[in-house]
Amino acid sequence: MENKVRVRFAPSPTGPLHIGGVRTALFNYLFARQNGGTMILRIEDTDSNRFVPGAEDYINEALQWLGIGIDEGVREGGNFGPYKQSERRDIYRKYVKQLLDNGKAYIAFDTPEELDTKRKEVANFQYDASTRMSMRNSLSLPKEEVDRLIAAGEKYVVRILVEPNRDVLVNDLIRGEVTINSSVIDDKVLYKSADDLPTYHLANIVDDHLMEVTHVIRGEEWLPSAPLHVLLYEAFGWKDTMPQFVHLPLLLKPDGKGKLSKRDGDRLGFPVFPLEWHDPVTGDISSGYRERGYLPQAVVNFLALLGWNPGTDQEIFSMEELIKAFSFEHCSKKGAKFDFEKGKWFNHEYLMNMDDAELAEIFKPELAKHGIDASQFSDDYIARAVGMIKSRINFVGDIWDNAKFFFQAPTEYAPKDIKKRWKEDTPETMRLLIEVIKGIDDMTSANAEAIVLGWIKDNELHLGNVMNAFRLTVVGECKGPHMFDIAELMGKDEIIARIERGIENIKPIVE
RNA sequence: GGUGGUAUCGUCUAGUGGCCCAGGACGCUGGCCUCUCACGCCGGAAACCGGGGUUCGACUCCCCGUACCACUACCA
Repeated sequence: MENKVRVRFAPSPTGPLHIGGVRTALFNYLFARQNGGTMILRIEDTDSNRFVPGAEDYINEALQWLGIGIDEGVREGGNFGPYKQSERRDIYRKYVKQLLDNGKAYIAFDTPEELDTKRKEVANFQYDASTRMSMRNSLSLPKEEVDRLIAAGEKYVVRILVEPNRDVLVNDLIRGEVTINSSVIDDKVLYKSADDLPTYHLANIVDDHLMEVTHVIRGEEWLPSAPLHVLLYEAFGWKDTMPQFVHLPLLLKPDGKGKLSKRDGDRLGFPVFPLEWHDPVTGDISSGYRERGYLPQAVVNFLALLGWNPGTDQEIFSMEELIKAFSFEHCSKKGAKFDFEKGKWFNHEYLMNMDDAELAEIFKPELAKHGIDASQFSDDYIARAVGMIKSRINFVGDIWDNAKFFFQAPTEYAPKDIKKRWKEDTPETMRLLIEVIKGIDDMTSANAEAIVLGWIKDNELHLGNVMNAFRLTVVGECKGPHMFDIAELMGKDEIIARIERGIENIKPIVE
């Protein structure tokens, strides 16, 4: 099909995929799916110095966890491969030669050291039309000298030849037209001598062209180099098939200024990576959303609303709904400060709306972590237990703290609650309560409640004191679900046993 | 320093000249519900960066200023 949407997410395997990168991937994915297009995952490993083992696997695993599907890529294959730039050397060489032959680029012999000193000597030094003739390159040097240097094995780079004083127009789908004068664009290195690979700029344009990418959706940090990319499309004669540009606003630090970085997560106590990452070099461990107990749907939903809005009051979106509702018109131009509190709320919402049985399955490993053999309890028991506490948690990891009493009798009782609810005469009341409960045949919540509350009323006891003392013996503290729902689930024998233990172990606190 | 981008409650944002003495959500907060903690429900505080224009009328358009962000590598 002609004009079929093709987008790519093109991360560098230089470490764990950053949450901002995840957002970029997500928007690419949403746009692709919405238009029945293709989502490409291209690995941009043209910086051999920064390559990190494991990073590529991490990217794949993270996207998979989040449900961001890839149609073409290193793993998925496709008709436009290879999808890893380090495997495309020959392709890039061919196109660099084309540029050189057309006079759109030239070779330069200046070493990194020479450039460094130049930058120190000259304020605002820029390798461009105004300076290139004073540098060592194929434009400034006689041809014989150039040939001699090459023959002598001198290292050189290829630079784009930027014509000065021309307005370069970039059309961006969320920012409109951006114009930049070519005089402020430098003769960027297209091909590096250091590792015999192209730079991002060249590889990016060649690959997007060859892979027939229709929309380049990337972070705002690329906006300044977009004009250079336009110039490159022109130099290759590909202007008419140039993709649409879309520069997404950045994810910023929650406090202070600047874009969200790895350090912010450590500093503020929240993950900036989707998955936990073990750095192979330093051995450092960075926390991930998955390991923190986030649901992938919640992370996706939260990220989608950072920099995009539906134009309505709806906030909870499934992936399918996002695909339907997404649009660049409703993308913000402004960087979004990362609000971890809102992220927690999203997770809370998803947890609360999750099916009890499904949540129970996620919770089972947590039980094991705390030394509980889940097989002692029926699936139904665990499901009903988590169902009762899910409205009061934000993370899967919070379930244990709130639900442990369902799986083990309390060994400690909250002093604050003892002080308030456990008086000298409480043990006697509890003994009477045991007798009342023993007499109940049907422990169904409503029935048991009617009987116990009736007994409290008939004997003119204090409802709050009795119920909270009761709760203290069963739960260990004065919080949690409805008492008679707990009683129904745990059963008469267990409840009575716990009250007895409470009578035995809880001593009034007097000051 | 240069270039580009951006500018509405603390935060994410709605708003595309009159519907806005600015709406929603998170967070904060008062109350209700209630055996407790949550959930839920009802309420509250909280914003159009500043200055000039344009216009009958500007949060919305233009200019200037300011602030913030990004880029300014043989990194992506």
